[in-house]
Amino acid sequence: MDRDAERPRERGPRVATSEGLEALSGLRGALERSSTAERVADALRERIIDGALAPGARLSEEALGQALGVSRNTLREAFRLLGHERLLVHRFNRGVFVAEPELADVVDLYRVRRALELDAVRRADRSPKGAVARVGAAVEEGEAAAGRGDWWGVGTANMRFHQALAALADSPRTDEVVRRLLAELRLVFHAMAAPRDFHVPYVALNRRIHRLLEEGRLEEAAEELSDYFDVAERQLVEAFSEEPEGVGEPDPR
Amino acid sequence: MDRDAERPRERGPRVATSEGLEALSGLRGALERSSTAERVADALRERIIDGALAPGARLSEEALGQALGVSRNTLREAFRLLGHERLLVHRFNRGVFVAEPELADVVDLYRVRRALELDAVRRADRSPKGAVARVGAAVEEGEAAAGRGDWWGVGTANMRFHQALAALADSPRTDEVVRRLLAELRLVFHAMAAPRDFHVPYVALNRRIHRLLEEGRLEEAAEELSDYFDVAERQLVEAFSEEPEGVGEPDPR
DNA sequence: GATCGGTGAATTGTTCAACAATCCTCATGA
DNA sequence: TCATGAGGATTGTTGAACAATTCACCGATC
Repeated sequence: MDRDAERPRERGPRVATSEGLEALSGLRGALERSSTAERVADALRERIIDGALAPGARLSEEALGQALGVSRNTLREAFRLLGHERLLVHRFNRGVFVAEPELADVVDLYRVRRALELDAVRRADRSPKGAVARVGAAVEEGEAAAGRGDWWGVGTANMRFHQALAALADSPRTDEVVRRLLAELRLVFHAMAAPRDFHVPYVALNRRIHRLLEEGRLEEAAEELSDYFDVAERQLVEAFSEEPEGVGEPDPR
Repeated sequence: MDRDAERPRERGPRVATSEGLEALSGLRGALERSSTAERVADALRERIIDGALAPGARLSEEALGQALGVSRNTLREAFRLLGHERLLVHRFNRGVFVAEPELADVVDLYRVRRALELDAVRRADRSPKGAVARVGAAVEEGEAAAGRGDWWGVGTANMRFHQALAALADSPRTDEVVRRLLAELRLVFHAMAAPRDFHVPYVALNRRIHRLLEEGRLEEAAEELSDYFDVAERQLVEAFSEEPEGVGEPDPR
């Protein structure tokens, strides 16, 4: 075989990059054409996260492919994308299903989040500029949503809050891992009874943590966050224990 | 407390599950036939990790597919799999390449590892039985490899050591994340000059950490590990900085 | 009546061939 | 030297096909 594979040619054509052009680099993401598989994955992710596709539901390749107007092969690529995010589980020869987090998953989710987010908060003094401000923005978003009684919006803002906390670590990999954990957590919320009462109380807590961050009292912020996790996890575990879960899942056949 | 393990709906046939059957559940993984894509991914992963496929190498769909005797579609599935592990990078309309970690990746890698592994060590008192022993096994494996001058084996044992440390957290997600980080780190080693001198000194350090773990002196173990990270990271960063290897690395667009 | 076993439809796993879209190389011309 | 196309090579995506597997249904048996 080709052991010694060809490396991409170095020293490519070096275009005259005036510094002004650098400003455009931000647009790159927008211009970047995405593959159909990715767009399909985006669409499905949305449906899963907002609950249109319930946990445990099976996603038929043929039916979905026809509905979305893509081929089975492309759809499979999208499935794999979401499988990696743990939103779908792929069972060999059996198909893909929307993931059904169980109690053990909830506990595990919080274990990893605790490690990563606490570490991020503790090193917030070395965070890039604007990172703490973004935490504040998420707090305000949550307060606004709570003000107009939009509890789903509160949940979304809450996610953004924690994503912003993770971003304090200034680490792309931390960002990615936490994003995945939070998406999974959304799935957990669908399995519990009263998401309204779950999200809302944390608005005030978020505000407190942000204030501590702004004042540079990182250790206190970390402790506050740790308590936060304790409470939230316990609440989720309770909700999961009493909940008989998955009642009346009609299998469409 | 044992929820439905894998079947979404199971109402009717309740087999008399004697407790003895539970013991078999461990075998399930072994029986599970893997898809061709997964096997292809395994083969490629091996070649990447042991260096047969150098960082930056481009993997042609047609050529590789023919060489491995699988269709392009299946090969693409395997590419996706390895892309998620960050061993391959997929550039739209351009193909897949073996990842080329840069300095920033090294730093990021260590940042996440530090957070997760330190957290795991600190909660080692709540680890499942045998977890600390597995750390010890990795230490001995490293010592044996060092004894016979097998520095690549030392590197492998080192990976296993850190994987075992992460396992102290008793968290499947931590395991998975760390496994991915370590695989990526292997790639980094290929880009540096003298891996021999890099791995060997840590054998003694691993032994010290394991001893502290056994004695339950977790905080000291964590501190030792933290120093470990400091040294290793600095060494890697240096190796990356002086290394002329990456010169003329054209920024991928 | 419940369990076991087989039959057949439905679904997934995998391959193949084809075409469109895109990128890369290279020759050409100013 | 630099820009410009044209052509070839490679990837993105589709649709169809077939093998392999699962699942639901239906008797046969005790």
